Amino acid sequence: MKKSISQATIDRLPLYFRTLRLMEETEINIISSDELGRRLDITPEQIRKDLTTFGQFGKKGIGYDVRELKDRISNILGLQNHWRLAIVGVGHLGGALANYVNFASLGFSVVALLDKNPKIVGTKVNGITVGNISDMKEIISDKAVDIGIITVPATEAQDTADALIAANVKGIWNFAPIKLNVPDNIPLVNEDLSIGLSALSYHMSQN
Amino acid sequence: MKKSISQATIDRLPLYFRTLRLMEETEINIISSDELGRRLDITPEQIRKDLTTFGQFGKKGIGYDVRELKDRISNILGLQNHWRLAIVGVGHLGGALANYVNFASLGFSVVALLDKNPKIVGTKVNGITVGNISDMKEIISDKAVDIGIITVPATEAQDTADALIAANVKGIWNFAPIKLNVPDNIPLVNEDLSIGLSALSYHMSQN
DNA sequence: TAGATTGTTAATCGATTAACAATC
DNA sequence: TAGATTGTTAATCGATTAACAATC
Repeated sequence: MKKSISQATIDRLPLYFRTLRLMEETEINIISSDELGRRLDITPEQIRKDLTTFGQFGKKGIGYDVRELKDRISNILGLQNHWRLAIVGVGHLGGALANYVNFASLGFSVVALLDKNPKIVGTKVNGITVGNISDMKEIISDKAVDIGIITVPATEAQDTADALIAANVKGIWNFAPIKLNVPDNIPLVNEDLSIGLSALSYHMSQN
Repeated sequence: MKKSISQATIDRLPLYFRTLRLMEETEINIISSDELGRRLDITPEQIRKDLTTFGQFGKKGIGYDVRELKDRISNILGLQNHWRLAIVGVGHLGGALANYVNFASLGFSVVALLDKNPKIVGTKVNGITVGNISDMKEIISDKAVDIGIITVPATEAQDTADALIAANVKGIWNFAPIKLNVPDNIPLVNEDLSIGLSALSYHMSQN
């Protein structure tokens, strides 16, 4: 069995990717773990350790080729798959995500929007017509959706997850503040905004 | 020196809080670490360990009083401070956060919105008139803002953070995908959506 | 009392940091 | 060559899990 890679490492890769892309734009060609670490407040040892989990990308005495490393990380993260997203729940947050420009620059595209509210179904958000949740299976299939984004109220989140899985999405990004039960083979990432805000409150209270 | 409490523990407290509040609503009065763990997919040992970091809240052989534990966690997280929030950058995401109902239920209130775009300044979002960023210092002071939420583009995020700190906010919640430099005494929480989505892409690619 | 469940210490596991040989 | 910097092994640190005495 292949040794599993820590979530901490995986979560740092997007930071490396982001920084490398910025460097590429400013025409920096070579970067050392030291300089990359300085920019991100991560130790160079940590960066080298993270990278060698996936291979040997650097040159001793020189550093890393910015473009090459960026492309390698992009591939490790699977960004070259150009995953297709469906947003379920076109409220304020869902609508904001439908307009979120950074997705495209990471290779994701929002291809479907779904809601159950008849006042929202049929309207256009960022050029996409909102479909009815009751037509989910057909829409997910027609639009070849890979990832379902859940931005419905917590009370409806589990049903939404079940429906998305029945419609054959390959992964779920959940913004509802509730623990979802999904099969082991469906990757699930929770984006619970109340955790970050509560942690901030905690640290502010310590001062 | 007091032994510092791990971020992992702090990040689990909001989950406990959320679940306890749900239980309180359904009139469950007593909960064991076993049952709480079952609902959240966290081991009961982990929960007991987390809680005893802050005190002894349970009764041996019985469990925890739901309401009492909920209130204790609320206090540990500092939610009783009823922090006042200002959102800087009223684009899609900032606007969505201005309308985010879950803040209120955690004791936070959005009291100010700021933007630099003259087309947005002066408009009302969720009943709050958007102020001009150039008046930040005065607005933050007048509205007694505690927390600055950064939803401006990455290129403007550091300047925004500097201005918020100069205006005496006590903490920063940053949604811009960039590493911010802030003084040690200003708690900063980053909410980088591209990390979660990239991690999801990674796990989907492994299948 | 017997059964249940906490609080806490000890053991394990995993992640980060330090050190350094290899080498460009 | 000398200086710089990677890749990797060893040491340390910290978090989770296991075990169990205390006690309701």
